Amino acid sequence: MTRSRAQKSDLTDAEYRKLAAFRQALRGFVAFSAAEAAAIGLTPRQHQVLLAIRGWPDSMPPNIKSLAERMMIRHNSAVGLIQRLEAAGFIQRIESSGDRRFIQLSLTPKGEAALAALSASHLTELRQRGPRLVEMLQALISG
Amino acid sequence: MTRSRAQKSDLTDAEYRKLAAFRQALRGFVAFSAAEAAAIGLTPRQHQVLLAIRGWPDSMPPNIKSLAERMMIRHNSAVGLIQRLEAAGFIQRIESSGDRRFIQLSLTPKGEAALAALSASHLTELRQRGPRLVEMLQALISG
DNA sequence: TGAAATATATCGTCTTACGACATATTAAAT
DNA sequence: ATTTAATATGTCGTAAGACGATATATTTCA
Repeated sequence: MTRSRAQKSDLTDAEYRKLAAFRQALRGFVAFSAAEAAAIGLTPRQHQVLLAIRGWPDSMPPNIKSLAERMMIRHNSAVGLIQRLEAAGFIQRIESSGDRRFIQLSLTPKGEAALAALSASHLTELRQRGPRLVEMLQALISG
Repeated sequence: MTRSRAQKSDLTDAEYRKLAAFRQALRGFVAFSAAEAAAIGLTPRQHQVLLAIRGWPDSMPPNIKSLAERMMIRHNSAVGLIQRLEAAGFIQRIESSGDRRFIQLSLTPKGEAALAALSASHLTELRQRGPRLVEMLQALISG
């Protein structure tokens, strides 16, 4: 839909279309990911939690607070996620032997298997979608 | 955290870390976007709806069904989004003059202004984050 | 020993998403 | 023309997930 520009700082129609197209491409990946997760009984956020725990960059497993920081959510939001994942048998909570305030998070065998399947399909899909995502981003930021 | 490989098809620790790092980078952009939207009273999805309407690729404005398809959600989910956006004054619904089942969606001046501000800051941010996102994606899919 | 700091948990509320179902309008079939 | 299909939108109940505010347990520090 064509629109005139109201101010100098406004974006052009073409820029809005490119921004919208990039978001659309991102949604495409997110939707793929959500469908894959749903197929094995996980929500998108639950999948992300499993990946964050398994791909944790440090040598020590994460606790709730550090996981919340990496997920960029509040600690109390993380508590809910962890509770549902534990109830469904995908992760374990182990009280730290030292400071008993800390809870060490790790995947159960069920969680490992679920994440392995999801990660393989995501890797394949990203190899497919990657080039197009990069294209749309380049078109947007170099315009 | 180091883990042994259970099956041939399992990913390596390094691959999990790269996948997690890419997700982390995506979350970074999404979190930036959510914070910007929140600063002007919009939820992330509401912002995306404004952008999808404004950056609509066709000459005719979208209706609920076509918007839902582009947003990759069910039509009834779109109805709720549209209702809240209209109640908050960001968009208008105009009954189509031809087939009266269709509702034409468009931004109000308030919606235009909100989206213009968000789009400008997103464009700037994407120019910043773009290269890093592309790097992480390349590292992941070429590994 | 008492106070501050830290980690986790709980509660109430909102947005979003869904499936199932309902209603209105138009198109197609007879 | 009237019934039947299809289409577009709306409603209802339920669940996940996010938040702020508040609570509890544990550790550290003064």
